[in-house]
Parts: sequence; structure tokens; C-alpha cells
Amino acid sequence: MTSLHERIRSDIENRIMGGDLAPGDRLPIEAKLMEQYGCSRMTVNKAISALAATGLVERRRKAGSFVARPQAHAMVLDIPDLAEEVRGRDQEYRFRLIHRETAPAEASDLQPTHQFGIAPITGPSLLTIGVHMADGRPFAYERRVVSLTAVPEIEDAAFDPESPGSWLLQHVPWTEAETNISATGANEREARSLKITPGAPCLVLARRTWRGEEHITAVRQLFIGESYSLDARFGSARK
Amino acid sequence: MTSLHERIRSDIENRIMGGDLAPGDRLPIEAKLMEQYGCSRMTVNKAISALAATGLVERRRKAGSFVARPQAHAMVLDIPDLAEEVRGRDQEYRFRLIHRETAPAEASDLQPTHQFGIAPITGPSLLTIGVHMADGRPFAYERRVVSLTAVPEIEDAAFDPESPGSWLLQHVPWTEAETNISATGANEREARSLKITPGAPCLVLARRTWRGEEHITAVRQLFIGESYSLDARFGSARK
DNA sequence: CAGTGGTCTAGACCACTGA
DNA sequence: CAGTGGTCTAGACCACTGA
Repeated sequence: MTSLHERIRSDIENRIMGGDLAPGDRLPIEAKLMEQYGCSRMTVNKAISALAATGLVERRRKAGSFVARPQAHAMVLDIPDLAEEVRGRDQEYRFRLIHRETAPAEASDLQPTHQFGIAPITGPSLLTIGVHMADGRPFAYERRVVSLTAVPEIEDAAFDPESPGSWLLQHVPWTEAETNISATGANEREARSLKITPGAPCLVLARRTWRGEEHITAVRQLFIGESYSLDARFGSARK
Repeated sequence: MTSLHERIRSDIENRIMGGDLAPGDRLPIEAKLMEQYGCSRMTVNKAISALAATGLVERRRKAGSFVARPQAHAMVLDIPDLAEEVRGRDQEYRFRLIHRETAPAEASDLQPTHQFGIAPITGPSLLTIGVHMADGRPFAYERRVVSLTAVPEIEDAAFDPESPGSWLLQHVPWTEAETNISATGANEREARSLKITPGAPCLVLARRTWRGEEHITAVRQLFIGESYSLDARFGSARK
């Protein structure tokens, strides 16, 4: 049994999706909907507010509620956990550690995401470089810096076959994250580790995570082009 | 003056972000919050429900409300309008049309997003190929198929200097969209149009949009690597 | 089986803003 | 200045689920 506000919400959503209500059209006012569904105003308000929260409807005082003109803005991006994704394809996942170093991390060389216009990790930190592998084949090159101020206990962790990312997710959940997505050619070192040609196109994910105000980690992952991609969605789930 | 439910919401959010409430911790029950804030249950419910909707809090009956363990899943991806973005940098935007063709669009060659495991556009369609330019320099190569069944009036539109994407956004807003992001090397034709070397790394956005059940357009945009990137976010806005 | 959240009511006063 | 949404109250009954 779905709730009444959920039913009102999906009724209106269907009318929009079906083309019955076009972008720019005005929705019935709350009083009208109360009458139609025989319910209180809080209930219709909850239904339409939910539609407004997802961007499908725009509410304006005095004027009414309108079907919004969707923009390409604010799609929902799915960034799956690499180990999970590989295992979901019935392949064997492994992280191979190439380099590990404790450093003050002031050299910008250690900062895998300096393209962000935000402060780098300061203070002592752990640098890890490694390769994500599926069925023994490398598919992503990862360079990561972890703040030892925020996560001192990571110094005792081993990162093979588990990745530092998985370890962090288990031990130090973050509350905020920023990801930058771009494309670049693999440099010589990356190409060697990934067994591809230098300059071969790769997808780059550069991510920083925080716990409150405290910076946890910055990571740059290089995926072999065309063997990896990301998906983003707007609107109701499509089969 | 912010509303009370908004204040309760941000109070709790700050306690989570500040580390006062850690992931897995239990929030005060609604009755407790009603008492603390001297308000009705609907108000605290609205505040905590909002936190639950953004994924920061998880609610369980009988057990209570808990600070969630954030996953890398479901970040919000910002896909800006190209023309707007270029003009925002005080550059001149222009779309240069290279090719235009009306076709039955059954050849998979016309389907710029065949990597999606979903049905291609069927029936008559318009194919456009062009280049997005900033200050006279090309930065993105675009191949697009528009359904003439869904948008017959597009046959009369001109696409230079306005892009078919802008035209569509003005005339036929969509309700659902799917975007796939990958990296690839430019082929010869693309490289020539973008004035780059064949094989140079590029970021690829392949997008399909629908209006309800009806397929509107499929587009594949190739951005010159490192000169373009996308951003995604999770958590509260960071300055 | 008792504690917790899910939902809903029937009001109320107010803030904004477009006609 | 009147119509619309924004917010809030003080209740109520219920569904779920963990102790």
C-alpha cells in the first residue's frame, strides 16, 4: 500500500511524463487537489514539494506551480565501487600496490588533484600508487594521498589485494566529496603499468573527500579509454 | 528569516559535518527534538526527512534515525549548457554546422550512442554534425540524431550559430535523460574538425533524452581532452 | 510488544508577488 | 490587494521491526 501523497505525486509525474502536462503548464492549485483527492492540504503540499525537490516542478507564490523546463544540469552520477563492479561481472578483483611512501606532501607532485581550485592536503600524509586489476588485467591506475592527521591508523594497513579506497570506505566514511572528470593521454609510467601505449586516451577521475572540514584523501584514477565509462541520469529510472 | 525546519535540519547537518555525530550514530528521536526546539512533530519530521532524502541520514522504524555511511554512489553531476558556459567565460560562442541530413536513421552509423543497451531512434530522423566553438576555436565535435516523429518542426530550423541542442531545449524540453561518459581518441574526421592530432585523447558525452516514453534525441559530443572537464559533488556545497 | 517513524487531518497565520 | 504557496500546530492512528 503506497501512501496518498506518494500516489498524488506519481499521478502528476505520469501526467507530465505522458505529455498531458507540458513544461510551462500550470498545475492545479493545492486547494483544487485537496478537493480532487479528498485530503488535507499538508498531503498535497508534500506531494508537490517532492516534485519540486527533484526539479520536475517549479513553485511560485501567488502564481502557482508549473511544470519545469528540465535542464541538463544536476544529473545523478553513479560512481560505483571498483571492486564491487568487477566482482559483479564475475571477474576477480585485485589491487596491486606499486609504490607507498610517507611524506609531508607539500610538493605539488604529491597532489593528484591540483586542478581543483582548493587547498591541497597539508601536513603529513601517505602516498600510494597502484593498479586496479580485473582477472589479472590492469584497467585503472591510481595515485592517492591520504592525510595522516585525519587518518593516522592507515599507516598500519596493507594494500594488496585490497585498495586504499576500500580500506578508507570501511574505516573513515566521508561526508563530502568532489569529483572532476576529464580525459587525457597516459604518460609513460602510467602506460607501462596499464600495459597500453603512451598517449593512449584515458578517462580521469580526480576526487577529494572530506569529513566535515577535515580533508581525508585526494585521489586520481586513470581508466583505460573505451574499456570504462560512467553513467548519469535525470528523471525516473529507465529499464 | 529561515524557517524552523530548515534550522533544525542545518543544526543536525552541522553536527554531522563537524564530527559531533559520526556515521552510525543515532540521532535524537523525534519526541526529543520536539522538546528541544519546542515545536510540533511535523516540523522535526520534515527536517529529518529532508536529511534522509539527501542520503545523509537513514531512518529505521522502531530503531531510530542514524547518520548514514556515505558511498561514492549518486553524486550530483553538473552538465552545463555549452553556449552559456562559454559566454560565462566572456568568450564568443558559435556552433558551426558541418553536415545535415534527413534519413530513416536505421543504420547504426547514425546512432551516436549505440553503446547504450537501449533501443535506437526509429523512424525518420534528422542527423546533424557540427562543431562548438569558443572565440573562433573549436572545442567540441557533435553528432546528433533527432527524431522527426517527435519533433517534426525541427526540419525548418537553422543551426548556425545556434546549436541543435539549444534549439531543442527551447522548443521541446525533455523529461528524462541518460548520459554516458567515456574517453576515446579522436578519429581523422573529428581531429580535422577540432584541429587536433588523430588519436588525441577526448572526453565523450553520449546523451539520450526522452519526453515521457518518446525518444527525442541522441547526441555524442567529443571534447578536446584536458581543455574540458566535468564536476560532480556529494554533500553540502563547498566554497 | 513497545518504541519509533510514516502518514494524515483540519485548521491557522503569514510572506511573497503578480495582476 | 488578493491569490498562492510556506510554514506550523496539536493532535491521531497505524505499520513496522528490533529488543
